[in-house]
Amino acid sequence: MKPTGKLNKTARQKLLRELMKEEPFLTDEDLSKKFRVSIQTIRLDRLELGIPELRGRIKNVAEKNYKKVRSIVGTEIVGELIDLNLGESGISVLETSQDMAFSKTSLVRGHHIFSQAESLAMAVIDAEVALTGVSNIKYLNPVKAGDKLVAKAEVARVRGNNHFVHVRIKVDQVQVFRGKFILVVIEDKIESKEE
Amino acid sequence: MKPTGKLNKTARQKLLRELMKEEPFLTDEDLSKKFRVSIQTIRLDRLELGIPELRGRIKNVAEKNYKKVRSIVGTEIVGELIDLNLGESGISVLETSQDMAFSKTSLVRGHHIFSQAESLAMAVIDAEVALTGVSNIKYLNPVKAGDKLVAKAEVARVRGNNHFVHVRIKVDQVQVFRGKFILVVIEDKIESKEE
DNA sequence: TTATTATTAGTATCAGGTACTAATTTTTAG
DNA sequence: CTAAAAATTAGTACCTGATACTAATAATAA
Repeated sequence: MKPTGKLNKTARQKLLRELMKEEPFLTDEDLSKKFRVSIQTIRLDRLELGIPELRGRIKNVAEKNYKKVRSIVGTEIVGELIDLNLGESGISVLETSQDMAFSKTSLVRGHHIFSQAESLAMAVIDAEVALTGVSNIKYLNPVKAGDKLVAKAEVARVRGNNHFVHVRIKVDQVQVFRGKFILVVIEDKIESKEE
Repeated sequence: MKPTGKLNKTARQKLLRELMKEEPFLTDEDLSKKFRVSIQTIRLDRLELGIPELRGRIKNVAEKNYKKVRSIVGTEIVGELIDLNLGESGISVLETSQDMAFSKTSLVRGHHIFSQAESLAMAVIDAEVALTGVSNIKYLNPVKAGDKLVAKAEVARVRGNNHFVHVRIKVDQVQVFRGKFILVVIEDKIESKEE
């Protein structure tokens, strides 16, 4: 429930600013009802606080997350691939941010680090399709939100469909992660040979 | 570059439909220029194809990804926690989708499975803050996009700050993953004891 | 050539605003 | 208590990107 009594300008604007972050989809009319002031007041407030109009806010959310979702979930590789010798080695870089971390400690959640490592390992092996079979990993040091993770992968050995890849991740020359992956290359369907 | 010659209705509408998925931020005016037809034609097309207006499209993108980003990156646990005995065991469920998978094969990328397992392991141990130290994992069977992953975690042993947690993930009673995690509980700062 | 289909034109209306002017109310100071 | 300042409200014109609708014109098929 919203406060029933009217707020003064300062308090209202403070609340408004916060509200806009949590619920950016409210019209000026909604807001004017919520704060029990006129629409004009809301508009003055937004003007003073530099808060864009509803449509602008929606668009911001849309554009921001449009990219974000694509870069988190849609991508073939977590982080940015900056060097690649197919079948041999590769390097990727991942800029960590606060939302990859525990809010309490600002320490980056392990699975983000793992994801960078595994996806780099996959990228390095010279195969159309692969799956991870086994991996053996160790987090050596905590990673803080904001740290730049540099991952280096090396193909250690290939035996049949199994590719053994080692990945080391460093932050400022300090190793924070090491992992050994056994990647299994999937055979092309041997079913038939149409066309 | 867009096709220079005018298209017929069928072709134009087909392209329009595709374009709206890739670039949902175009106004009718933009589209009318792109297709070299009048605005009215574009509007008729949208009407026939059931494509909402620009603002609706932006809002869709915004709302969809708003939730998505929150559920991917902002969450403490990957998947949905459905049972928890703190310090003993826990169960989580993760509905996989196409965008967690390789587009070629529709096989879910390993790191999503890992993330579910690791975050469940973290949730299970009875500690304020923890980090993964070591893990040893094996993907036993490929997971297809759409599969529902059921993860069960059990605390196997506790030794000092080290918690040994085993996680098994199944799809329809078939095990697809197993992992052993050693989680390290972080001590509260022993620095001082201010109020 | 005449239907039929597709395209274009034009008007009224809407939501959710901006930008601006002006009046009214509330608060603060002297 | 009262004048000045600050805050709030009112009102108008205008904007964008539409919907909804009517009607005219162009292109294509029978």
